[in-house]
Amino acid sequence: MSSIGEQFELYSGNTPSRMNKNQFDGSINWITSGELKEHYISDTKEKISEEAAKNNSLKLLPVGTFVIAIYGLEANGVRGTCSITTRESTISQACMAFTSKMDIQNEFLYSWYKKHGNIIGIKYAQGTKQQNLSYDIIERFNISYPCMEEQKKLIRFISLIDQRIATQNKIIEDLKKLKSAIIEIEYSPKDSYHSHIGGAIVQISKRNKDNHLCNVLSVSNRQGFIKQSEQFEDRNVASDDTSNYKIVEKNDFAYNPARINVGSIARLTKFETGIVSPMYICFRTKDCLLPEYLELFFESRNFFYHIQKRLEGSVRLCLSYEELCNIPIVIPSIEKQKQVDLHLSKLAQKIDLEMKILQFVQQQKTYLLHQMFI
DNA sequence: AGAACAGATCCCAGTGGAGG
DNA sequence: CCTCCACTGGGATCTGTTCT
Repeated sequence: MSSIGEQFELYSGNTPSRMNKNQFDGSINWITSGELKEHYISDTKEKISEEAAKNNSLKLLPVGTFVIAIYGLEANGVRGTCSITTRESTISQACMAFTSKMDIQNEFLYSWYKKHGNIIGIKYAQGTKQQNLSYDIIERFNISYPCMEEQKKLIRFISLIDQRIATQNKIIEDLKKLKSAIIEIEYSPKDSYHSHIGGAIVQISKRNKDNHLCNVLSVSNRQGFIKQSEQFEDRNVASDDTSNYKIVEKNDFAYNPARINVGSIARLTKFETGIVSPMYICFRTKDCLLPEYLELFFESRNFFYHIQKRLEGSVRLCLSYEELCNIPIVIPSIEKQKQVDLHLSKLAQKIDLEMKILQFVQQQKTYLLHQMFI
């Protein structure tokens, strides 16, 4: 165990006067505390001139310097934030930079601070309103650390997990690209099977006459059909009398004609039945068209192109049922539709699975940080 | 200087009434 | 029964002010 002051050179920066505008007209990185969000920081929002650095005796910190935020630590998003530089930089007075003098690597300190920074901000920062840390406070902290060899292993291990997380993100991104590419191919206009949506769907407007259903649903742009009670928690937006609400069943579609966008036509899958506000346009497919197949069509660029064309020029972005019916669609045989759906739903399942793996790896990293640093 | 704070404004997902 | 239109509460975001 050793103290921070013994192990590290501490340094806090400065802000060149903004009265002199050309001090901020330069190419030297100048880090403010708000930019310390990611593990590594390479570029800064503001840059200063060489003259400004000289006038304010701002040190140019080398690559690999560990920097933390020391002002305004009463805020959740500021407390515990830190980064490591990947380019030479100067810093403002709201930042504190650490340079190793002896036995502790900056990357090791980074992981140590990731674990303890939050508590340090709460327990040790001073000030009545704005909670700040200072040189005197920071230099007295004790840090437990293993030998250099072991530090390197720990750092290597954590960076492997970070790489794994980055790879996982890439896998998910690629699978999503693949899915939309397949949709583009399957749903692009073809000379054969020329048909219109109107020929394969029927509008439904059965009402909740005697108020016997109470599963009030909304159609959200992002999440599709959702329970209204969950969306608005303690607020009841539905009218007291829902007898005019439309009844929808599983596999029915609904959309708000005034809020048309890609993904805003939803298919009911989570519930067997429910009711929606009378302003929604609801419809279901005829036997010749699979609901799953139509749902994927609504994700295609081809469909997007058609609604854009219909919305062009009008002040209100409104898609009536008639206009929807006029949109051309390729409708192959039911067998072929089933194939397309099977293919794409397998892919969707795969994406779900990869997302779960990502979550798991992230949890693993949090857990390890907690276990490894004293 | 820059964070918190406060107020203004926009956006979203709705309501309800008028009128065709 | 459908469309249009004015309106709404709450959250997100933008903008200007206050505070340390």
